Amino acid sequence: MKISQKGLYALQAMMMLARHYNQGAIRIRDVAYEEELPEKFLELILLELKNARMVESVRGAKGGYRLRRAPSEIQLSEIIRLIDGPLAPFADAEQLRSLIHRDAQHRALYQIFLDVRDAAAKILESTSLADILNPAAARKAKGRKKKLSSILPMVAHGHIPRSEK
Amino acid sequence: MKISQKGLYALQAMMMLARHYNQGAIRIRDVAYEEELPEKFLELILLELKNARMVESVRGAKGGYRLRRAPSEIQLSEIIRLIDGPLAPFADAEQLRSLIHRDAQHRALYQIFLDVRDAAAKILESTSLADILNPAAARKAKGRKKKLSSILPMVAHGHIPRSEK
DNA sequence: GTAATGTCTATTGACTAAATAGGGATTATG
DNA sequence: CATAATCCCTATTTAGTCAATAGACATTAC
Repeated sequence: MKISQKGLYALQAMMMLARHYNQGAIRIRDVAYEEELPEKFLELILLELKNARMVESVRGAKGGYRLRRAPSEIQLSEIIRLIDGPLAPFADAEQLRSLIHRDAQHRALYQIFLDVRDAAAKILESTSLADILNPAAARKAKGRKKKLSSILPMVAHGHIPRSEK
Repeated sequence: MKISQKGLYALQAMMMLARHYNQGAIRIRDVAYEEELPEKFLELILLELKNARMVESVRGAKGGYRLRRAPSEIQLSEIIRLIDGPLAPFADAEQLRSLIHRDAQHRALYQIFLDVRDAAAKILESTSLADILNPAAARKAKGRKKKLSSILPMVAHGHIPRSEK
């Protein structure tokens, strides 16, 4: 799975709407301004999120967008699947399972792809918008145990990240 | 990270060369035939793998390609990074770490991306070509404990995989 | 009625992915 | 040394995708 620029914009927009949850409808322009996103492009993205019933719109003057569910009930996986497709690094989970059955020669390879997908799904399906809102609120995702890396405080450290390609 | 068709071809070609390890140089044509890959396209891929020093070539008549290291010493992550870039779903690990430092607003989101990358890296860096060769040989990857899903025997089961988008 | 908003379709330009083409360089072999 | 077999390298093609923009239309608050 690759998250495109558009996918990132969608996640940012949803985070913004989550921050302003229960403040009524938010105008496209305000989302674009606060998240520094191209307004017309964002328009298309919100339309797509609306058709997927993750947000709802209010038309006309004083119109805008709001989340259809509470931030804690919207998983990152939903948004990513909508905009960027399946979480698997190749094909999708169903096709991979089929290939694992049919293609003896490459079975083990496809199984690795599926393992990678499952690892990504485990993280993205257990993380909600509420989980990534500022300021660092306690994680509320169901079934999330250990795996604290995401909420460790950011300490200033002299760590030089090694380059990855 | 998204694995392209080209990336899959590269993995297949490397698996084929691993199967024929220590059988001398294998012709492009034979790799293409055995793995059913487009020959001219495969040629470009093998050239790239050669420049990355993962395989070596023998030129002229009786020429061909062979692995430069034993199959157990070539990780899937190497091949994927070469052909398809960083393992992270967005940007690369170094950029993500930088964003986590600089962008307080989206810190938690980027941390999730990094978690996903780390999960993929853990799998792909600990799996070698030897690990996915047929027929199901015991895994030899260093540091690989538990996580047996990839080597469980394929039993015929009536399981209907749920669709993922 | 008018201004403010979301809705929808089309279009653009740049880039990438997948594949093909073809001549050049190198080497084994008779 | 001639020839065939093979890898080497650059260019080209075709189709598709990504990111963004444009503009007319529909709906609603006031």
